[in-house]
Amino acid sequence: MSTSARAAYHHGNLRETLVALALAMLEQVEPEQLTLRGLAEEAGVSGMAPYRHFEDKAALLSAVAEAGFVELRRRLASVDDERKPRKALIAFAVAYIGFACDKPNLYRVMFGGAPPTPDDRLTADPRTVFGLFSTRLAQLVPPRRRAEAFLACLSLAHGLASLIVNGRIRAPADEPAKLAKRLAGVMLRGVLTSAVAEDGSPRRRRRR
Amino acid sequence: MSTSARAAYHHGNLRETLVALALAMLEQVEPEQLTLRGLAEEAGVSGMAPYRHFEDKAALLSAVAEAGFVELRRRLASVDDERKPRKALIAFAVAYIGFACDKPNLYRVMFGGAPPTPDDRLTADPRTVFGLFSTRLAQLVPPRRRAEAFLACLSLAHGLASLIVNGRIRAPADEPAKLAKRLAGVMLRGVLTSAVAEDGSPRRRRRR
DNA sequence: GATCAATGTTTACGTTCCATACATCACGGA
DNA sequence: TCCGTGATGTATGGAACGTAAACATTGATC
Repeated sequence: MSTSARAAYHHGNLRETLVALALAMLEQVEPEQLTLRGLAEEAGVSGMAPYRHFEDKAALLSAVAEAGFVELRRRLASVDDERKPRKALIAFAVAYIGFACDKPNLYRVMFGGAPPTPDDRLTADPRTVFGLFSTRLAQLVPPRRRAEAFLACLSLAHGLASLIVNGRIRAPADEPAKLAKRLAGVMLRGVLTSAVAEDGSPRRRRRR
Repeated sequence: MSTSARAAYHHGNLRETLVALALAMLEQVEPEQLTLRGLAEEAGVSGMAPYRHFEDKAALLSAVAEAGFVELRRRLASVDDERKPRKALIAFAVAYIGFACDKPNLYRVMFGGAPPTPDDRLTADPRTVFGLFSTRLAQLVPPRRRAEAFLACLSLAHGLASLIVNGRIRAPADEPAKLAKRLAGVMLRGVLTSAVAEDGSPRRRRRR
């Protein structure tokens, strides 16, 4: 109905359209009730058409997840302008939880199911979402502690997001940002104290 | 084929059998490919029989999840014998991650999907899994900080478990327990430092 | 022994994923 | 100019699944 499509038998670029439609639909429906047929119909195309572009449903969801990671990374990058790494990390946490709360269904697609490729796990590769994160952490934490600090922050962020998104804890009503900020603060104190104590027992407490 | 069943038209207690079968199957298959029909067949019963005991598939999964929480609580309770709360909390973390690693599919059933009842969220109620947790935390953390400490620990534990269970991080090869212990240590340092510093900035670091 | 509620069966329908065979278009070389 | 070739979308249909409705079977109770 638009510029290039005369009596378009061929859709143009169905692949991108399907991913975009899926992203749009996830604003309102849960991942489970996202169907290939539904997407195809929405795109004004036959029910089997998507299979020209995606091996199966999982492949489409995988592409959707990838788009989600791009968006998430964009959000994190946009708050990476703080000079102090500690503030940047807290801003990351707020943005991360904000993303999950804004797009809970997309977040579930991103972290549910099997990973896109078996060995494509989360890493500290700076090009990835978590690389941003990791780079900032490296400015605060000595090398020996980086791996554990990375995992701890990652787990906290994902855990909180996941609990909220899956309705396991009451969404903090008005302010998930406030909650993210407080928990990130607690975590960072742990990470930094760990860096200071440098090893083993955290700091001789009391007695016994 | 056993004692009470002659030519059993009636199964006996199909409900429990179905839950037990689901638990057993989850040792090997993923939650998505768990079907009511499959369970019914496995129980030697017609495909519609489960509907006498469960409203729908979600209801059965909900019962399975409940059984999972009972088991998880049992595991946590069994390591609650440390005198020192700090050690108990670390033991909880290890047991928690151990459970998730032992039964990844069950863990996903427990925390995936929608919560059993809309307002049956995770709480610090001592009868629940997380109540054990919460009770120990209360021995270390002043009242004003308890809610945030609880959420922080919960998020960390669930986040780590979830990342491992969903294949997002390389299962720490041989020793998830070691990882759990280290991350729990980091978290507790944060929580305790928070309790000590009592507010705001953690502890003047270095400079700048 | 007859009645009844609980439990399991049968049949059937709609939805979904997907395999296969076919139609239509875009484009480049003879 | 015309045709072949590959990319893309369509049509048809099967299999698995969830679930609704009507029916059969059983054991307990009066």
